[in-house]
Amino acid sequence: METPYTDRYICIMKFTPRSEETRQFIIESTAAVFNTKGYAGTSLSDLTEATQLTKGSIYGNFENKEEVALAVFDYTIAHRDKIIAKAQQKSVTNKDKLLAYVAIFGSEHSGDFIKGGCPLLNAGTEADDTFEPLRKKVNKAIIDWKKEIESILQAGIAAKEFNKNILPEKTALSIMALIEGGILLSKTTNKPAYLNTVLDSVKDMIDAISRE
Amino acid sequence: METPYTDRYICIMKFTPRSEETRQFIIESTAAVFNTKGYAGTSLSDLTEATQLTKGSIYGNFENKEEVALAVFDYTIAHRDKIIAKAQQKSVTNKDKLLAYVAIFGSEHSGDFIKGGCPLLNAGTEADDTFEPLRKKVNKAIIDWKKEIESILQAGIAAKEFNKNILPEKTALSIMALIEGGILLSKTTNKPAYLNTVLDSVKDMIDAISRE
DNA sequence: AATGTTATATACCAATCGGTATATGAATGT
DNA sequence: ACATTCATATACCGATTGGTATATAACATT
Repeated sequence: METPYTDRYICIMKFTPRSEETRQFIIESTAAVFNTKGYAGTSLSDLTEATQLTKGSIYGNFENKEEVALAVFDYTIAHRDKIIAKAQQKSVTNKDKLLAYVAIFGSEHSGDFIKGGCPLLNAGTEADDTFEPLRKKVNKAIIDWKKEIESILQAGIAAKEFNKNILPEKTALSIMALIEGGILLSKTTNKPAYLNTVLDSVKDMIDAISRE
Repeated sequence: METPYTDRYICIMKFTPRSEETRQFIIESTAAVFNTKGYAGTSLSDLTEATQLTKGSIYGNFENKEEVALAVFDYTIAHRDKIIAKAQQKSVTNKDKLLAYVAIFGSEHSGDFIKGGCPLLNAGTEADDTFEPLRKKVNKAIIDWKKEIESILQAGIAAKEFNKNILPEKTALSIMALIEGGILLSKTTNKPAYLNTVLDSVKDMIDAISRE
């Protein structure tokens, strides 16, 4: 006699333990810690302090510190994606979609993101030589972002918003570099204005590729 | 009866111990470690391993790990400054001086720098929230670099190499952001070509401000 | 109400952390 | 040749690291 459950259903049961909320709680309450102190700089006691849980509770939901860090990075990127999507859904033209980046990353919106600055910058610089699984995740996030900008540029070319001679990859990479570099300069000098100045160059770049 | 030594001479003796070479040796042999693993990620045993010296020897020349890290950062920046100065001394025009940056930071010259990538990027991202003395040093290095580029731009305006309407601060910050952002993108994706593409945008920017 | 299950907490572990007190050995001055 | 100075090495320290085995308590099932 067959069971009424499909394999798939059983699978879902198996991976939906009651502690799923706790897992999420741990991720959300430690995201800011990892993003400010970095992976190496964040200790287990930082995690117990931030969550007010015990080590046993954390290790009941994660295999080790590394798994927490990786899950936290996913969460931080998802959070970032939401902010971007929300800002862009108001945009009608492709140019507006690009300009949404300028608006989002401006210093006055810094409070919207997880504390500690851009996770691409933070995790990227730390992971590139020392934490390959995280580096791979950052790599994917960067490639995804690049593709998204390139899509906007190509759609804009098709819609005759942008000059057809522009190079989408080069433009996308340059916009991304300006934003990330601008964040670095403003954070380390404690001068939010520096980021806004660099973002103004991004705006110039967007204007320059727009058909006149 | 007076001693034949002046106060100044005595002072020099006092601060020129035999171990000055060892101190320098420690700095030079641990620079790459700090630049790749970061401050939090570098342990005392990393330092003894890199130097093949003992803990006692290191602590005989530095007060603590922090002092080693700060001295290493100074050394790394000095090394960077030398590379830049050397590349620029061949330049005759101010435009060439700016283009020297494009050449230096190109992927084919990455071997010239201390291993681990740009110290401004590495130390900057780690220090901004957790290591104020280092953050101050990174801050100074960034401000100095900014001033240097601004000087070149202003000299170029005076020499009628650059358009007189350009904004030196904005241009300097944007060039710096492109370079640092480009390094981040290429390092985390393992695609050196990304940096070269972004550097090409720097070149475009330099061409754009040049008088035609 | 009793039982089995599962999530969290407690208590403990070896290893490593940054750092120091002391011993040793090499060069220097007399 | 001897004493002194000074740099490096040895040996040790308490605290903290990441991690685990076990106990406990909450929940669900019957």
